[in-house]
Amino acid sequence: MCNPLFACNLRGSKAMDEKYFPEKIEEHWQKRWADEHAFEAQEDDPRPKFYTLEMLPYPSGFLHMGHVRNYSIGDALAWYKRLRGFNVLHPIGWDSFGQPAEQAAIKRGIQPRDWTEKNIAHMKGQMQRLGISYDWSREIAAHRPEYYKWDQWFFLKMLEMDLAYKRTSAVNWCPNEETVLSNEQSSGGICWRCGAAVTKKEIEQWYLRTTKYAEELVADIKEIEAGWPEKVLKRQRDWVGRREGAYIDFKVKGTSEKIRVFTTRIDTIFGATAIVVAAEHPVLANLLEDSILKDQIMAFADQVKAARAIKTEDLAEEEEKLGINTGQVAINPFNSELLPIWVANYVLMDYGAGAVMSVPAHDERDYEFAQKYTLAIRQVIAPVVHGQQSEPVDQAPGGDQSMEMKNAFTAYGVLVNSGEWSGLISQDAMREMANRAAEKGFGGPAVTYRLRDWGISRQRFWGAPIPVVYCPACGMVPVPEKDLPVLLPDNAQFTGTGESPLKGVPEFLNTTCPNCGKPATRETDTMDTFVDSSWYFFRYTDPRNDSMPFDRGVAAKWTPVDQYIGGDSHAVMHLIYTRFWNKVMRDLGLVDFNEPVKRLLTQGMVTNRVEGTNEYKAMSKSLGNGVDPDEMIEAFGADAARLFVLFAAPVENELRWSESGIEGAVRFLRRVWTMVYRWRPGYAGLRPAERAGGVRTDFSEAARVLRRKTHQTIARVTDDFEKLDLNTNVAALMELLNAIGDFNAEAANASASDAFAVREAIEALVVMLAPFSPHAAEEMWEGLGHQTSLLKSATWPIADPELAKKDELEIPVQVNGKLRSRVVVAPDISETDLRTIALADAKVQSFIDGHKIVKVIVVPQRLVNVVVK
RNA sequence: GCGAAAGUGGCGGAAUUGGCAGACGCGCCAGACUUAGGAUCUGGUACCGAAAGGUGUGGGGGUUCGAGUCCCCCCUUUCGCACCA
Repeated sequence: MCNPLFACNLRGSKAMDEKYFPEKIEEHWQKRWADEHAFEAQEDDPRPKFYTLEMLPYPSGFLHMGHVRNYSIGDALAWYKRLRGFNVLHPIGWDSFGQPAEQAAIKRGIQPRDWTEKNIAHMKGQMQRLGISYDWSREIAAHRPEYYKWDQWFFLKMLEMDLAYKRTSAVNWCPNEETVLSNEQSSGGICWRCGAAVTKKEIEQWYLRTTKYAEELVADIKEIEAGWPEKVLKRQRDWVGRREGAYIDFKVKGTSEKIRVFTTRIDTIFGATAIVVAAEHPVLANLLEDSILKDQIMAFADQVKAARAIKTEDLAEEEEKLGINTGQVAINPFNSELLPIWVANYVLMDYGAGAVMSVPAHDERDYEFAQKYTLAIRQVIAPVVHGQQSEPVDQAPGGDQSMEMKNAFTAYGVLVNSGEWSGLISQDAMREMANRAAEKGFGGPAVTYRLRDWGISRQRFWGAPIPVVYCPACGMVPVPEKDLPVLLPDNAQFTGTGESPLKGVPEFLNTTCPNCGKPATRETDTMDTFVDSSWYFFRYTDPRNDSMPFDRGVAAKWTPVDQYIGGDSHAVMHLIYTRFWNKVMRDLGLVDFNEPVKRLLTQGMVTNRVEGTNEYKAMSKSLGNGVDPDEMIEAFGADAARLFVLFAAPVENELRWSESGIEGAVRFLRRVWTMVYRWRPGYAGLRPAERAGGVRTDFSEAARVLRRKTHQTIARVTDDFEKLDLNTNVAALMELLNAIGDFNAEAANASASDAFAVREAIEALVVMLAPFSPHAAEEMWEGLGHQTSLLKSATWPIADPELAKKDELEIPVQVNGKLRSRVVVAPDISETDLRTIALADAKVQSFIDGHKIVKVIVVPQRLVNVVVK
């Protein structure tokens, strides 16, 4: 029967099901959230903003578990921040241009647009069944003209800023089908369709000058390093590859030619025994003009180039070093020594200056090369002997040490055999010698970067058309802004062979020159899809703007992104390009900060056991170890799937899929549900006066213990959310549930203070569960008698430190570092009292009996260690 | 080869950053309820030992009253880079 305190009038609360039926409540709340526009962000909301973002998915057609993990993390954060009173922007969209749509067109004759839209519709349904709290009113898709118009707009701006340009470069080419291949399509050096050997072909392509921002891309890392994983930043630093060194110009004897080399070790220049240039080096043609060796050397250079063309990215093992002496000699400007000029395959044209000074004594590659071609090896750096001044041993200049040196000595040291520079240490010599080169005009300090310009041309259909026109009279003419977007045609032929499908659509190809009005043809290259993903999260802030990519002021309210979440496979490309794009937008006056993303979280992979083995590998179709999110939702519910994914491992770790693990998550939700159900009449019946129970003083010991656990849990969960330690967070909620279960009271006859303690615990638990399992949390919140949904009537609970405080402490007592006993004391006990109590403990006594106490270490609130002899 | 990160029960993982190792969950064991249970509930579960006690965070050494945590050497795994002058 009803306890009179908790009158059975439920004050209008909806009857709660006795059992947890995920499919029923999930559908109900998904609809209700949509009807209430619960997750739509308004920029005039006065609360502080929080922008949480998950990486834009490619609409392959099916969500995989990696997505589920990604979105579950982001959604937990979004819910948490909302409940903490933030105005949260949590949008989603589609990276919907790209190769697979075109391959589907080739294989199955379906238009890329239809294939893509169908996939989006399906995946959107899956996301909604997961109940991710996206603001769907801001949804965007890269392949729609309203979006790619602005890709084109940015391209025109970059053209004006001289950040976009065209030059020839090599692409993977299938000679059989006469078509350009992507790296994936040419993997292993053979064409994915016909198996022909892939070659390289030089074609004209569009580039963006990322190198212009190389320095900033490194330097600005300091602005984000607090919020980005170090492993990502390291890869970005390596990608940009900033190196300090010097340029030196070597005159070619008997000509007016100079060969410029870059070196990071100018201190070794007296050890240079050759100049080595890349096969593509332009100086070669002039150098060999009158040489009898010309044909032979050019043949060698061609052979190197050809070998490089065949070499594909995934066969990047080191090749044998090959070279040929040109017969010409260069003059070392530091000592006027004559050095033979070689051509070799290990020198790359597109790094540094395309030529190096070969210092075999102090560079491993040069050493290997010199050994092979019996070039002189001369040591000019000696190790610094620790603790004593090392003696510069000068040997006769030109002395060859090929026999003595078994390895290159690549460390810094002290200069020997280096004329006036001998005796200096490397670091000083590098600086002073570079300055000398600058004074004398044959070089100077220099910085180079590994970063290259970003090639954005794709000879494909399914991308944003590059908005330029080629006119026989006016040349290359940008499409005027007012004529954007340059629309993709509705139909094209997809054969997978021959030229880009756009070339076969006359209505697209043929146009008039914006300049002179005469017939002209359009550029048929489309843009790399990394263009779309470089700025999409700005578009979310102002997704329907039709006069600008986004409004400066509106974007400024939301950006930069507070938390970005995605896989670390994007550590370099996407995340470098988007940083680059941000800097361009800054220079265009669209944003006023240097870095678009404050905090980055890289989630780990989701793996599953490969059937018949004990190995866990990333889920994939080919391995047959994939898990379908829809099946999971059907079997266990979205809430349990999400809860498990967040609980099973720290977000950065690999996540091993486990069917029994997700069953555990369902069990937990059921237990919470049952607990809420059991105490439901109590809550509903409590009068407002009793709800203000914080002032009550009549709590039993057990109730105080429960309240302590409640407030400790609130503090812990809140803290862990800031660190995104979601797995320990779920564990804390489980502990709280266990504590409620341990509390020995029945709803039907509990005292008011007991009921208060339980209600406090359950309400906190339900609210804190919302980020993990929002549907169940909403339903239980309602079941607790609340009239409106969580975001309208709940706030994140606040921990009361007084209530969280323990009223006694169990202090471990060690003897010689070994745990021997525990003593129970008041938390504010003095050090001396704690020491006395510990020493008086009977068990401790038995261990120190007969020994001499050497020392007693007392760590307040923590432990006592008695050291005896 | 170079660089980075990581090695804790049968498994995923905790450990307030130098202070009770193994939270929480999975699995397993026992019991209860049940015609039955792959449901639910209760209890147990690092290892050795009957117990007292001992051992234990990849291996070895060190610092410290005290080490999963700090230092040195080694082993293993994962990831990244791969002629970048």
